[in-house]
Amino acid sequence: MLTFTEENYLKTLLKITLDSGNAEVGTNELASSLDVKPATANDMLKKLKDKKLVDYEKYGKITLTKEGRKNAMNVIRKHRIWETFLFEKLEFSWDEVHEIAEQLEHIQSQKLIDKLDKFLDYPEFDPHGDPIPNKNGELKVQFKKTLAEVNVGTSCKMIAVKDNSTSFLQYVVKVGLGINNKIAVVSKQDYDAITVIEINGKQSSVSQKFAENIFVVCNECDIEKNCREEHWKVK
Amino acid sequence: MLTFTEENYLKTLLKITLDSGNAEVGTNELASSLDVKPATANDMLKKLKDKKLVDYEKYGKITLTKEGRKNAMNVIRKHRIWETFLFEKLEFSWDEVHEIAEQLEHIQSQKLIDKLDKFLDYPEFDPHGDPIPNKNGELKVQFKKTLAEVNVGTSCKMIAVKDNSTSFLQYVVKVGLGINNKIAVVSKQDYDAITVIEINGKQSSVSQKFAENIFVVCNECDIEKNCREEHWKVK
DNA sequence: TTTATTTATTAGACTAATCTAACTTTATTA
DNA sequence: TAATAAAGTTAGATTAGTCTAATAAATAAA
Repeated sequence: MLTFTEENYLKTLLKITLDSGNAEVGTNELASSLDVKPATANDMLKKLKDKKLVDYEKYGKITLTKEGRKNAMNVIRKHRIWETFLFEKLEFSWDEVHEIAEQLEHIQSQKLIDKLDKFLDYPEFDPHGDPIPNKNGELKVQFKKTLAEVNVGTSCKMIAVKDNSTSFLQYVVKVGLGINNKIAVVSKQDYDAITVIEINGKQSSVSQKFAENIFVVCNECDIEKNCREEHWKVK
Repeated sequence: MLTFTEENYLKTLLKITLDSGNAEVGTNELASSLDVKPATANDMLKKLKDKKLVDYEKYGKITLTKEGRKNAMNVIRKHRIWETFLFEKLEFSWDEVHEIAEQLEHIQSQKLIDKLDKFLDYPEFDPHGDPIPNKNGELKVQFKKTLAEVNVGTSCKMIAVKDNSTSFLQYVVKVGLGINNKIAVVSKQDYDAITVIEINGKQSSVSQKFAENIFVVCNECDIEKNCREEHWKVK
């Protein structure tokens, strides 16, 4: 049985690797992501290594073991199922669910999550558009790019957000954006990459940082990269 | 903000006083109820006293302050609302809900409990028949006695259980009992108080210990004690 | 009322998770 | 390649919550 804290370390390790596409994580990166000092993270890594949840050598990079990854994936699964419950059944807004799910994800009961999953009719995505891992810890990963990568003059569909913070999500709503909205990229400044987008006929200017935190799919890219039939893969 | 552990101490203090009707609690009693050693409970009592959550003098009895009671009542409220959710929406059996609610009761979010309460349509009782405190920490207390106190030859209605343990609840189900069932007390042994009861025409023999853990109301006693119109009071 | 028993408290130690400050290794760059 | 910067580690301290063993106070019994 893992502690609350151990679960958070494993979850964070997995999130970093999923978000960056990079399997290697460093102590400082992990520490800052968890909002602790590197010394603290270092101590915990030794403990997780003893428990065979991470592979780790002094001054080396950190990777999850199969067992560590399974545990981490389960925490993410619980987090996303709880977020879906809060959003769909209790009518929380999508910017409120993350914080509460950070607590609920640590409740220990496999049966609870199974029943909740059934109650929600086996959702595939959480309110932010992130896929929910299945019971075996497998994650469907949609072929996607960020809004910042979309060519001017083309359009795309928003499928998820990268940043789950309240302030970002509230800003997204203010711009008139939501999951499954069609976005046209009208123009982009060369100087600072400020981008003009159009949603439902309404134009807005968004920053580079903003655009990098919106995940989209666009037909052109899928065709180019021949991803039509294999839109999804299991990570 | 209280820790998980502090909340458990306060909740347990309140539960002991509510169950015994006695406002005074001792260190050993508290410790054994929490499954810790008296020395541990003693340390925590000093801390709770510093935080003005309990009134306590060396070698004296322990009572909750107004603030301590408010917090304790809130934990009980959350516990019972979560139990109701698990039972009514997720179809857990009544002997499974307690253990999971022990974890869920510590989730920190007032808004979550308010929304859950609304989602359940403001329930008044949990699956074990215990009343759910309101937002102000007020508890409706039903006039009740235990099955052990019911006179032979009379009948009563089960309204709640005292012991919430899985083993007891499973035994209750086995006997054919449930909330709101009518129970006729057929006979009682003088020697060991073994009692024969009848539920829906089926007779069973139950022990003194069993009978002491079933809460009932019976019309005779209410009339005698003149409790007809004041069936409920706020504790 | 003195003794025995129960109840409560203190002192000292342990574990988990964190910190600061000093030090070591690895990576970068001039 | 040698100096500098960045990343990672260690040692020692702290807090919360727990324990055991010894001691003290209150209560019950002889």
